[in-house]
Amino acid sequence: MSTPPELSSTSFAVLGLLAIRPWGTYELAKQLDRSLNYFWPRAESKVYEEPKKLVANGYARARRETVGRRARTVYTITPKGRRALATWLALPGSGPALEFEALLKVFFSEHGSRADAAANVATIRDWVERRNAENVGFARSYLGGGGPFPERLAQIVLVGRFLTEFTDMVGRWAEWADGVIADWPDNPAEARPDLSVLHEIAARVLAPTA
Amino acid sequence: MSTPPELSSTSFAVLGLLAIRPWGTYELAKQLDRSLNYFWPRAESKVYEEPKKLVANGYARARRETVGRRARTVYTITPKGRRALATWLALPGSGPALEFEALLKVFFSEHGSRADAAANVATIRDWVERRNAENVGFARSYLGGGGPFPERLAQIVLVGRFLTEFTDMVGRWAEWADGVIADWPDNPAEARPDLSVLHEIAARVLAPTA
DNA sequence: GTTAAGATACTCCCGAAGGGAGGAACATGT
DNA sequence: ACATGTTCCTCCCTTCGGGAGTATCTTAAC
Repeated sequence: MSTPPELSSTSFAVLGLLAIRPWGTYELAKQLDRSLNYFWPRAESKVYEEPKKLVANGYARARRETVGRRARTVYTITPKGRRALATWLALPGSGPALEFEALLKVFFSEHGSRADAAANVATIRDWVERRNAENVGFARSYLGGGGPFPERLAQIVLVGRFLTEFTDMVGRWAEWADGVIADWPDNPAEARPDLSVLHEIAARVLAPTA
Repeated sequence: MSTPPELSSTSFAVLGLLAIRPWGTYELAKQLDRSLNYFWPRAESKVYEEPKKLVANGYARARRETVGRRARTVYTITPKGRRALATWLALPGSGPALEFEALLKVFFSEHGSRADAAANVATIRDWVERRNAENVGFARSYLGGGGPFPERLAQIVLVGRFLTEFTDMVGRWAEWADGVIADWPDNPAEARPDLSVLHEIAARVLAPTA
């Protein structure tokens, strides 16, 4: 009681899934990988630790089942867990954080060849195509009635739109960057900047600071 | 020699800065925070460790200076370091990874109130405004000749455009989401999904898989 | 001239997270 | 009968985040 147990956002991500229905840990790990992974990526090993913390805090109960001689643990949310989830949902979440190694390489491309820079942009375009195919697959399976948790569709659509918009934006950028780099000299260190981009951004009128 | 020392992408991010000019560790930490932080965020404590690894691998040299009685270490890249950087730049980087707690809360908003969901979107809109002001400030200072490393402007513009496009996309999404959530009933669990979003995505024609 | 605030220049530490290896039981297809 | 794949985890090692702590130097205010 002296120091509060302090659950992480990852704990609440798992708790959010438990609020939908009870899950076995393995199922939970798969589901995390299929959905939350796109905007809250976590390692599989963590997913096996989190429910234990939830139980320790009284937010979930563990039920031990057996399939033949193999044990499995199914977790169920408690009323206290639902209250904790609601409390967490009412607190403001932090803004988007990006981690983008290919862009890091573009940033330092003056120390490599033009071909290296172009190859990194091509890698990004590949990523866009793969991700886009996944997005389209998701949308089609939901429209076909095949998606899990159709009762959650309003929330899923909100997040899904964010993710597709992100994919599209990366695609548009990569296409533009492709053209820009194609016009670079062989040595990217001698490339001339496209100042029109800066002018466009600089010309924006900012909202008065509150 | 048996096991290669294996430098991380963060090591190369620091090495990339050293390829521009020599830096003191404190300067390095500040610079990381001002630039790379937007697409390769790392804790300050790491920034103090990385240059030591670079020196251990012969990619940089450390020079000890004193300002009065206070010591500081200035790091300089070596020719071997430049070669290593070029090798790393030629390898494909990984695609964008997102971490977005506020979106996580929107995803689970059925377990809270509509006001909670709206508040999270408002938080996101605040983030967009703050980030946009930073973007505009950057562009203006570069156009005014005040930005650091004008010789790197071609690369900076490429990355800068990505970051502003990302900010804009988040802003457009948040505005849309704001309207959607405003139409929800008090209990988000009873909200009807906007199926037109799914139809639009599902209707896309996919490029044939290579 | 004194003093307080702020910038510089780090080190240390702990807990969270990443990520791969390993292993046992069950399910399937051939 | 055998092999492959899926379920269902545990263990461990390393990296990372992030705050606390320490000390020195600079600047501007009083």
